Amino acid sequence: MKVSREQAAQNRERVVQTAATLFRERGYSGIGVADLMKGAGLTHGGFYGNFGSKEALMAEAVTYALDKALLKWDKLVRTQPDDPLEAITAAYLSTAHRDHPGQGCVMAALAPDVARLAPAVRSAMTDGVRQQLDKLAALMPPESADDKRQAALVTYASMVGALVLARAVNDEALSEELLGAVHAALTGMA
Amino acid sequence: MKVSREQAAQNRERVVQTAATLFRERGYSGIGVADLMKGAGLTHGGFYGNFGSKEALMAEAVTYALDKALLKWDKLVRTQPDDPLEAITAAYLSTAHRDHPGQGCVMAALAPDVARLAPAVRSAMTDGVRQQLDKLAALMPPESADDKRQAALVTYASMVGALVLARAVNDEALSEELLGAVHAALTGMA
DNA sequence: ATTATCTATAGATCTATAGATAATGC
DNA sequence: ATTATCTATAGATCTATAGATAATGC
Repeated sequence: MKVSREQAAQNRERVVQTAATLFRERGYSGIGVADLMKGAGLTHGGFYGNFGSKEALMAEAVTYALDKALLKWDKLVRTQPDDPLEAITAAYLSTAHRDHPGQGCVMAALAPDVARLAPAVRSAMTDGVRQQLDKLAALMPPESADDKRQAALVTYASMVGALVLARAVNDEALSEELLGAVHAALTGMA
Repeated sequence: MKVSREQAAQNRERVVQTAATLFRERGYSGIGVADLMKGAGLTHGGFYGNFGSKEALMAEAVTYALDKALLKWDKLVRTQPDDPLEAITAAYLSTAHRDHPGQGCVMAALAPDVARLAPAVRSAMTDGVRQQLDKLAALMPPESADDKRQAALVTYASMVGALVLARAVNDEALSEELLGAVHAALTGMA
């Protein structure tokens, strides 16, 4: 039953990783502690030895997913160095991203849930928003340096809004229209 | 125990109205049938005489809230006929709206939940998105008529995204920065 | 000896249903 | 007689805890 200290650390990491996926797929209240542990190949009894509460796990899962997202953005930028902003917006506003919330943007999948949760979770989310805004601002065209921040805020909001709506809507054409319109608008900005 | 036919219809309406508020405040999985009925002053046993399921009530609540939102937009337009778009964006991106999700935009409060629910709910949401997009497009400056639709899509996405993020974030300054930046950008578009 | 994980369970809450009750509406 | 609402409950699931088990690490 007991495992090595190293194995235990891996198990804990796997719970966070599983939670990051399942929370995004089903929402905070849509998945229980027992199923989260099962998803990581463990029984639910061990949960409270590793996490203080379900909300504490949520905070870690949010941070985990945001860190991964930043790494992915860096990778996209390196892949398309001549137009890094286009690389990010194209990936973000793709149907592939829309159809795989479990691996996608935490804000688009969980922001309304986070808004109702405790400060620890909201702070994790706030840190992520700040980091992504900084990253976006750095990629903005340098014409009016003061407006980089402004441009990043508007870009980010429109990306998140388009994805959120594209997922909720029942009509494929309308869904793609939302993604495409924002993509075109952001491309036109540069 | 029994009430008049008219009273019963009023009770049913009150359940839908209560649900529209409580779902937006707590999320679809964050409030149960018993509490929804209690909120309308009834006991939970009577629920399934009026609604086929919790999801069926959600579909009606979404439609109810969207109809109310459209009426509110019309009112805002009449209040400020010289710049109707500004009237809508200012109200939508206000801290008052941010702080009262129970009476606010359904998309911003429930879109991720709706994305996970049955077609009936998603269709109700889709209809609402379509109607609000049409209303926005009609208010766009007439310079390039073909681009009204495009402008409406981008405007709507950025509004929803800004509100969603402003609510999730733990920092008042950042929250207002998000609302303000999008408001400024949309004002600048005209 | 320590401890990571397990089984088992408490106590609350969830959706949904069954059947009783009592006022309406024919 | 019909029916809107009530009480009561089934059966599942939820978060959290207690104590047993068995392998690790001193």
